[in-house]
Amino acid sequence: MPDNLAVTADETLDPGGVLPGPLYAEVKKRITRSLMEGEWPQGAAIPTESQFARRYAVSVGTVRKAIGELVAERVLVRRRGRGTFVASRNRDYMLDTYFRIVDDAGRKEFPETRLISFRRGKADAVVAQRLQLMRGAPVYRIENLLFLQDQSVIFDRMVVPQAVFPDLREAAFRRRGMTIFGYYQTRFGITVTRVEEWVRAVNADSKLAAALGIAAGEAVLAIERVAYTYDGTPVELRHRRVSTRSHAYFSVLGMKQA
Amino acid sequence: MPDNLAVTADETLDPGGVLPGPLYAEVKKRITRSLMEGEWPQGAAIPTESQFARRYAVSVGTVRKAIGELVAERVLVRRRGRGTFVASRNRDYMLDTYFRIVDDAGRKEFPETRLISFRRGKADAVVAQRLQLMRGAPVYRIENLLFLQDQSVIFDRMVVPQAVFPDLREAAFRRRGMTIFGYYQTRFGITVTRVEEWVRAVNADSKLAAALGIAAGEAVLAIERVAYTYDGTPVELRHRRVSTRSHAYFSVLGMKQA
DNA sequence: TTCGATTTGTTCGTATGTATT
DNA sequence: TAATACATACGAACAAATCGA
Repeated sequence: MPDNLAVTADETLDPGGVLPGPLYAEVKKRITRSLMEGEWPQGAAIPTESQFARRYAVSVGTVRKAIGELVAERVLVRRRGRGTFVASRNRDYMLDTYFRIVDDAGRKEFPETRLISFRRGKADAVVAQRLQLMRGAPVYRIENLLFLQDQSVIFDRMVVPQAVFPDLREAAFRRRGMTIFGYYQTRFGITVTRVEEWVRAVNADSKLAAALGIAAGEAVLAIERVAYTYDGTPVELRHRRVSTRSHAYFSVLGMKQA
Repeated sequence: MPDNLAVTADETLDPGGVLPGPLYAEVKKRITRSLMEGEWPQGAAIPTESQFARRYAVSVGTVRKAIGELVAERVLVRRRGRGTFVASRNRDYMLDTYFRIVDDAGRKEFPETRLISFRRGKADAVVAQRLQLMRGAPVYRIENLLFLQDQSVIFDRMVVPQAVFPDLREAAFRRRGMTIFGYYQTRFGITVTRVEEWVRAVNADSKLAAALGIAAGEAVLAIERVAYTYDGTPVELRHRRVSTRSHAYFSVLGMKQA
């Protein structure tokens, strides 16, 4: 292993220097920075704890504390006897983390997507505010219809900045063969780490009703959702409409388990 | 300090004996059990880490790991230089943890409650299933109207088992002067630790529309929510209707912070 | 199949720092 | 100031899982 290469630049942490916080926090920051710079790809092993300890000239326990927090944040995954890995944002993970629509029995299922429209546009006032852009900034506007159990349940209108996703193409987007967030990651190096959702109820207009196979005026969920990357930059705005005839938005509050 | 009293019964953990898991997990279980048995009241300090270490005959590090998990689960709170305390389920905590309705600016506010009705009843099929009761089991049915900024926004229909809350009285309930979950805690020793919510959209009927000051047929959120105690027993079922004319159900997915 | 090397997981003990009383 | 209590950091030893020779 080319461990020597990693230390050509001296990354030793100087305990004499003044640090803004504890040592392990600094180690965590450095590992995070390497993660964002793509030093290790998704799913790959990062250096061992003792390698990090040598690299930063700290004890293994300090490295463990730093890595432990990143594991708690689900950025890394530890496997005893094998190593520590960059958490792979796979389908199941995405479904688990960023998708809250379940059927009436509580089952969650991966939705099928049908692209309805894909075009360029400019940010209006609302979009600009939500995505922290200037009004009129170039964006892509994408409409998707999502199916669960061969039934159209969700209608999505997405807006993403062209600056964040340069040269996004309809054809490539259409046959991405993975989740949209996964595509952001592999094609643009954009990792979504956080999503905020505002859920409201609205009456379906006739166009939406037709798309979802319900009656006009029927109540549907209106979810406005903003996705952020690791450093807090908003990268996607999504207006989502959900028929809750046989599905629901499911959420757990408080402790995850006993 | 009567530390000697705490060791009259030998709680030493035998490292030679076979444990189902790591030592710190056993320590965590014992602390949790003491917590549930009310050995230390809400807000009170629990023994220091070194006292626990002596009590269970383990190292301080092992105690720290056990307590650390309980802190992560927000059961305990650590204060440097002072001690570790039983998390007090106060108003702010409850608002933070179990209330997801915000106004359109994203502000969260403590709701005012108006009791609409309070009566005894029996569990129907749905209630029995959700609360894991026998059909016909005695329950209390309570209706509440909740106000935000002097505006009626939420209509609640609650169902709780009489077996869990024996001799619950309308008058006492009405002038509880605290959150409902807080009342469960102080009056019945029932700590809610987890809530599951199913959010759907429905059209308001005329009675609900009148209560919330909206038009009949207008879309509102329909939240079905079950509250569980530490050991997973369901203790409350709540059917909630929310007007989203100027409010929303807000939720964050993924990482909490960078 | 066995064995050894590697890596994380657990536990211990100690020392020092920082906040509170 | 002194004592107390949690926070951080270090180092060491062994356990358990994994993988490849």
